[in-house]
Amino acid sequence: MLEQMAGRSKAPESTAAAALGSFGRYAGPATLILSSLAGGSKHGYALTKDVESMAGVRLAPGTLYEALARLEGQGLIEALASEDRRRPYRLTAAGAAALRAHLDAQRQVADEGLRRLDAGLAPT
Amino acid sequence: MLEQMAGRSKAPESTAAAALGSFGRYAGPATLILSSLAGGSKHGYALTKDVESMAGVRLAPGTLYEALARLEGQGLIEALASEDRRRPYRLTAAGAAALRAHLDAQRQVADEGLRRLDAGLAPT
DNA sequence: CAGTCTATATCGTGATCCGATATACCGTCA
DNA sequence: TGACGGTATATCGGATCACGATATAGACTG
Repeated sequence: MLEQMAGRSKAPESTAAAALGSFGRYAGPATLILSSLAGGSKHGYALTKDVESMAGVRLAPGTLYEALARLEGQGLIEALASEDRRRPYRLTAAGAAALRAHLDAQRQVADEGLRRLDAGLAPT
Repeated sequence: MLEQMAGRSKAPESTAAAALGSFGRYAGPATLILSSLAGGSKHGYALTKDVESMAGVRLAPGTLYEALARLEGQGLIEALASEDRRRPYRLTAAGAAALRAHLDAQRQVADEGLRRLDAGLAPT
């Protein structure tokens, strides 16, 4: 039924709503990656698995590693000393703050949308 | 501080989580547009204004009209008889269902992310 | 030793977002 | 009435981004 959609935003204000669309265009993989890292440092592959169980989303390898590179470049995550062949990443303070702002804004929009859906059971 | 991120998903399961990334790649403008239309039929420009006050996001004209065309093609919204020079759109039943599933999934992920942020006040 | 899972990386293609630009109607205020 | 700003839609080009395919390789299991 639903096979295509996208959701992001700009951030003009200073409150939580200002965070929508903060990461890249409309934030997607990045939100999932940061949310996963909020639960502890992980390397890419483990991240994929965690995101999949957390959100039911399978991040393609290209999406994953490109997003990681971007996020690191933005200072939202940082690479840790690689153990084996794994390259673990950690959420930075800036990343945590950005994630919180983004999730707050996202939740507000989701709540408003659901409120409208429940209210307008009659189309206008 | 936060200048780029993206967040979307695939939809493998059958529950609410399956809706993440249902519209287009990672849903952004589409989520905002559908959420706005959930509050009543509107034409493009009014939609822009509503989204801006609702989410603090200013949709670029290109983004707006291209997203509207896509959503109509997917049957998630439908065009109404144009009055003046305005082209109002209405949320379809399929659009409402898709939006609800997407917002439910989005809220779940947001809640989990915030939970992790609040829990792990010590980085791992 | 074949197969599967873990693990990272890159490339090309397509999707999509955005700003600029164009057009045009409308109301208002000088 | 004529300049200006707000309303309203549309399209194009460039840039960003997501995705699947592909490549490589170590580890474990049978």
